[in-house]
Amino acid sequence: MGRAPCCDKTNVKKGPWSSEEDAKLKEYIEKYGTGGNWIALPQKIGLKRCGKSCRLRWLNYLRPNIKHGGFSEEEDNIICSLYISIGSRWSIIAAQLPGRTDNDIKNYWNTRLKKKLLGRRKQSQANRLSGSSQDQKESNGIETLSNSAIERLQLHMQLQSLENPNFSQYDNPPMWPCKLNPIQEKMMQTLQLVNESSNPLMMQNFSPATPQKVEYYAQSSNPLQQEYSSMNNMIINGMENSMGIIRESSSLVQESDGTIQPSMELQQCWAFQAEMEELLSNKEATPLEGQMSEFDCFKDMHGAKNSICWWSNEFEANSASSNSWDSTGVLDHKQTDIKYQELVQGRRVQ
DNA sequence: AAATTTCTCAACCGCGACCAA
DNA sequence: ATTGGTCGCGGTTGAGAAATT
Repeated sequence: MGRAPCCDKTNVKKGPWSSEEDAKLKEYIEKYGTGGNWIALPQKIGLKRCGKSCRLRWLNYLRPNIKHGGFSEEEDNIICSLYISIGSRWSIIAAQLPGRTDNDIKNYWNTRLKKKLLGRRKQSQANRLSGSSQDQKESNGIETLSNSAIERLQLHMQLQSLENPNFSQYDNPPMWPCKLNPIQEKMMQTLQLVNESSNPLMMQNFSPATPQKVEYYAQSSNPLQQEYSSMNNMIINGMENSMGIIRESSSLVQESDGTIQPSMELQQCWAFQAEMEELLSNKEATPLEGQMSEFDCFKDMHGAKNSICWWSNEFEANSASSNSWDSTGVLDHKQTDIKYQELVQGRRVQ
């Protein structure tokens, strides 16, 4: 038994709205408001439309002061910055862009911005994987990283590499996603979204290997195992560093009874730290030689690995070890801003 | 000029959250 | 605590437009 429909599907019109329907809906809402009930609204007006459809039409199109198209560079920056920080939470992103709807921003991101920033992925990936076992990998059906997460990783890495193309991942501890550019920082402060948005994006999708496994792989002569090892370290460090944001920006909050309590963000931070410590201190999972040959854990990483391949290709031309997840130290904000602008404009920094 | 492919974006859909009874 | 109705969100679809062959 499925979910009950919100309206009589057989008796409602679907598809594009006519100007008459628009006029009816607009006139009514401007006069009387929505009445707090979208489902009942179409009947009151005499529209053969689903209440949801009316709501969508009003919010995305008829509502006053709605802007369509013509996104400015500043808006591009904000969207990109927030997407990297919080992912596809379009309503939150839209709230920062007056006159823009979540639907508009979502469409704009999916059809233009994303391509502008990640456009070369397909080609590079194809080059890298031609003749490989990609088909077999995909047939495993294991996709531990969401597309959103991968895109955010790619964007972040792209930015980081622009900032420091000669950086080597092996010599420096990764900062991602702790190190935000100034726009991101501003956004994060303004929105106070730290509690959720800067949670490590891979928490739900990635189970880190034990330190013993990571160490074992690091010593391995198998390049895949080495790669897995370094990726593990990067991701785990990224998770841990991301919690740094929460620590820095979280505060104690005063309850209604006057008592001071740690904020929700801080509590989440502590909980996550506890989880990480438990994972990282799991000594029982020390791998055996036989288990290593199976190398099953690498399957879990292939989504991330593939997404990173294209990226490293992009910058090999400029740097021998540019597939870094990191940047050095504290970045000069002005320089970061300029490079960020260039990135968003789709230009390569030489 | 026609056919085909790609792009855009309005609209739909399903699900989880929320709230009132 | 449960149930039913509604809201709001994010992913997806598909028709029309634009670009390419």
